[in-house]
Amino acid sequence: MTKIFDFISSPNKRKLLYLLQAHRFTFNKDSSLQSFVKNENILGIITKGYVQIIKVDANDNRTIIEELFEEDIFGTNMSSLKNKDYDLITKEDTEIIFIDYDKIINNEDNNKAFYVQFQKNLIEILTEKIREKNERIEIITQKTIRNKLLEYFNIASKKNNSKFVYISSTFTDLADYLAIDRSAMSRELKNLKEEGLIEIKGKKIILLYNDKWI
Amino acid sequence: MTKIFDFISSPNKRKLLYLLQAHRFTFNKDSSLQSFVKNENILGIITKGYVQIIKVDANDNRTIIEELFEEDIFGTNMSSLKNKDYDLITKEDTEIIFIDYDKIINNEDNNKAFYVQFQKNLIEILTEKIREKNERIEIITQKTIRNKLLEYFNIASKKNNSKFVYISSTFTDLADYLAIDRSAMSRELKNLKEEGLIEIKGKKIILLYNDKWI
DNA sequence: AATATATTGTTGCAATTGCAACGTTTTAAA
DNA sequence: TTTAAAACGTTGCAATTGCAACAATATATT
Repeated sequence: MTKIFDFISSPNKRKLLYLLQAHRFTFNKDSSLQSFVKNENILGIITKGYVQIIKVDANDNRTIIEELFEEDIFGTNMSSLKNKDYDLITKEDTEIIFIDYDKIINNEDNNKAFYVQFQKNLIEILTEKIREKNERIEIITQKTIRNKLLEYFNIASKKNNSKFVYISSTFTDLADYLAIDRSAMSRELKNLKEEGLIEIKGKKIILLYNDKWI
Repeated sequence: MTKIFDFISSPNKRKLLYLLQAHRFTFNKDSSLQSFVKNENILGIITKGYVQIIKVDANDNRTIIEELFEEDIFGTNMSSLKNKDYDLITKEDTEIIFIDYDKIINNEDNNKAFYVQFQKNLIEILTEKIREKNERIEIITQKTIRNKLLEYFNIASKKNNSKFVYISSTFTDLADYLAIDRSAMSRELKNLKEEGLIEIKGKKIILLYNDKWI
């Protein structure tokens, strides 16, 4: 997975951040960054911590749009963050570098090798983000909870080339990701277990239905 | 909306395409490009025509992942097109320029101004694609058909700053986009009409519930 | 270690939804 | 212009789902 500063040396990284007039900020856990990024057109780079981009709809339902860990990036542009329905919430103490998006696009000093490298890394990361979002769309366009789960399992097992699927956080979060009711998901997982298609050991799910792994 | 050759003159465009060893191909309507792009790592630029990226699942359900018109781009990288479940289908006679993705990322001649401009355009387009995908995710994460429709209407009306929402293709395609059954959508649209929330005139939907427009 | 908080499993029930099957209308092709 | 194909509207019905509520674990905090 490409990171935003890959192939850029520490001295060049400093020069780059100076060139782009980057600013570093720190936030306590459970802070909202909405007022901070509102009306701005910025690229953020998480240097430490964990942040969620969420959407709160009229009924107060919160959808996790994206999760951001160390070295992840986000853009007010790409996440509709200028919209008031969106918010950035730090789930841990977090450090973020902010860069004015226009500085990236319209930099005059753009012939520097590290600047070109930065743009390349950005392209790679954006491409990867699109791939991830396509993946989620594939999954949640499935019509039944069962098919959503199976699609999710298939993608995850292909990724790791294994019949084991590990739930990275909680089943509650998984239900969120799949855009289904948690209890209904729990019920369907039980069905899949009873039909002998899967086995669940804590956060590890074992796929028993795929010929490839039997 | 940024296009891939924005701010690049025709002569420079020619130079750029030569530099990137681009190849132009033409395809008849209703062709599958799967075998063509399989195992490749390419960026495609539609110069003429209309193409759909679709996914066919185990039950033969087809999901439209993306629609591509003139000057749109696609990448085997970002669309999991290397996966056999995905396909590119031309819906009209189509002309496509193919560029080896690695040539874009690892070009040695990368200090040329038009090359930098190309990368900037690419970043803008990718950013826009992410925004679009986030939008669709917001919509289809809604739990009921009614809420999916209303969310779709809200986003569309905000975009055009108007109480009119125009269905660009067909209601069948809209149901696809929203990942719901067409007849069930039809039923819910009828309910919305009967409750006086909307009015439908052909492909034009009039929103009657939003204070902003009344 | 004790307490508070979050996660998980479960289930009844009402509401929503997909599906299938029509006939009708519109659009495209021959 | 005639014919074929696609899109649309409708509805009964069975299946799926969300919701609410609760107890039981597990995790985090003091």
